[in-house]
Amino acid sequence: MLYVKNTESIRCMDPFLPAKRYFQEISATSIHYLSLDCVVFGFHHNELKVLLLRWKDTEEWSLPGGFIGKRESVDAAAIRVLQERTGLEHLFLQQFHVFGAAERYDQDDTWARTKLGWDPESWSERTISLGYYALVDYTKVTPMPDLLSDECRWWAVDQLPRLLFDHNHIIEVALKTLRRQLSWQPVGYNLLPDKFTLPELQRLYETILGRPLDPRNFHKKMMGLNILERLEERRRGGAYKSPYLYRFRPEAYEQALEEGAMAFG
Amino acid sequence: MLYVKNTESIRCMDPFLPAKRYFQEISATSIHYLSLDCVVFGFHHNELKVLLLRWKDTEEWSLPGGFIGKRESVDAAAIRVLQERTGLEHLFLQQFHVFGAAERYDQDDTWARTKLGWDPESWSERTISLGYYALVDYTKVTPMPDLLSDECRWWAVDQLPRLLFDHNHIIEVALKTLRRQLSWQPVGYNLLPDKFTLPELQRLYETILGRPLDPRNFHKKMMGLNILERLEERRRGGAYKSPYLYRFRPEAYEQALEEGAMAFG
DNA sequence: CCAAAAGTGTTAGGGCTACACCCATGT
DNA sequence: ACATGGGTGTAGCCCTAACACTTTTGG
Repeated sequence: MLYVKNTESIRCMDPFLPAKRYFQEISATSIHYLSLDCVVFGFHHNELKVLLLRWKDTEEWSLPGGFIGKRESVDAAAIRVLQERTGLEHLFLQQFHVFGAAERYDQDDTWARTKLGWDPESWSERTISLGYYALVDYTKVTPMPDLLSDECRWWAVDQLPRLLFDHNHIIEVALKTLRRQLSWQPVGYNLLPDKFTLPELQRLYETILGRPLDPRNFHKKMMGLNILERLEERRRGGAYKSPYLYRFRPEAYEQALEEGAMAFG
Repeated sequence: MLYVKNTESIRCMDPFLPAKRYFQEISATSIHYLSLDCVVFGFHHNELKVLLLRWKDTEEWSLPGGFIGKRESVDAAAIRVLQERTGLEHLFLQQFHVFGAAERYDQDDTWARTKLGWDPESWSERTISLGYYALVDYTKVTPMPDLLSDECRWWAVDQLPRLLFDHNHIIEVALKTLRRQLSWQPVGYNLLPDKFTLPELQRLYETILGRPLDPRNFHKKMMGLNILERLEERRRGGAYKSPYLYRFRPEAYEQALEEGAMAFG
């Protein structure tokens, strides 16, 4: 993290000192009232997952997030935050909503702030949050906790714990957005590894859409779009018949998205 | 406007005083770094239009906008701003993008700020803008300038002047969003008066999509959706054959949107 | 009576849906 | 051998796109 250089020396004294110190630093260097919350989607074992952080010395989970430097572009801030959490160089990032209700943090806020050592003196009373979602290749991510958290790990979207603040709601909105954008955003391209099988791609679509698709129709449709290249290689090692591996053809993929051709009725 | 009570007494002294005073007041009562910019779409004479403001004593035009009170919900601020500009009670409002590049205002900024009497002492160096678009019934709007502008009026989207800041770009993004959302947002419902003719609705779709539609297919499709009610009444007075008037059936309309049924290939 | 716009039906083709069986592989 | 998931073709239907003439009205 950019703003606090020496964590160890701080940590020994007051369990809340890192947080207090952190927010003081942020106040000085970042934009007030505004924060980023990032919903990082990954796909693994046929499940859609999101990255969550566990706050230091608690069992409380929340979305990875951060703040925007006073002279930093908003997108750059989101990229910076996610690079720190995931270790990825490039990532697909999309702003999807501004959460700006005045009462946004009022409800469980006193509770949360006390719990997390949030000092009202050093922080503003309300926060407007810019919601970003990211699509990442699960296999390439190294989840890393930040200064305020002990743990960073994946959770299946349909088995989330109760999160701090309105973060459950933020994830819901991100999911809805993802569903709607499936036909014109490079969802498959960013969520899957370079090589993948057709059933994996189908599972991905099914998971996001929340309903089963017919494998024959799926095959026909995907192949008809000419965006997939079938490799000689097959995925070995799993039990049963080994499926072919495929790879996206980036140019054709882009074009199909332009035309909105990847819609599923 | 909320922040300055007595404009007249201020205006006589320094041509830039109202602006300076305005920004000082805003600094005290509103959230720094953040602003709202609203693209208000209306439809009239078969043209899609947007509301623009002309800054006091200049020929410079920009989008209506405003700031968010420190304890005000973001949506509420946008509604407040647009009620002041349009006189409408209810309006359909949708946030569509955050414009947050650090260099957003850097280019023509010195120029613009000097021109508009923007005092760097009393205002922060950069602004992140929340983009909202609104869909309004042109016939019900009374355009009203704000404290900093002399004039508020409609401009056809395809004949816009060069606007201040990045407002031309903001309108472009709003239009793209509108196009994409045509199939699941109540666009026709909000842009047209209660009663309208089928050709008017078709013109609206054609304008937003930027291409002509076949009248027979349009008729068939709209009628097939069961969202329109044909009235006995016809529009008289125009030359030539008088068209029937129609009205939306709100429940059916909502449902068609849910199903994304209003897409045009 | 003429000019301009409104209103309307049919047909052909493509894409979507529904549906069932054999194949390959590891245990 | 068997259990499990992978891979594939066909037929009906609906939706879409293409296409032209008649009616109404005001001038």
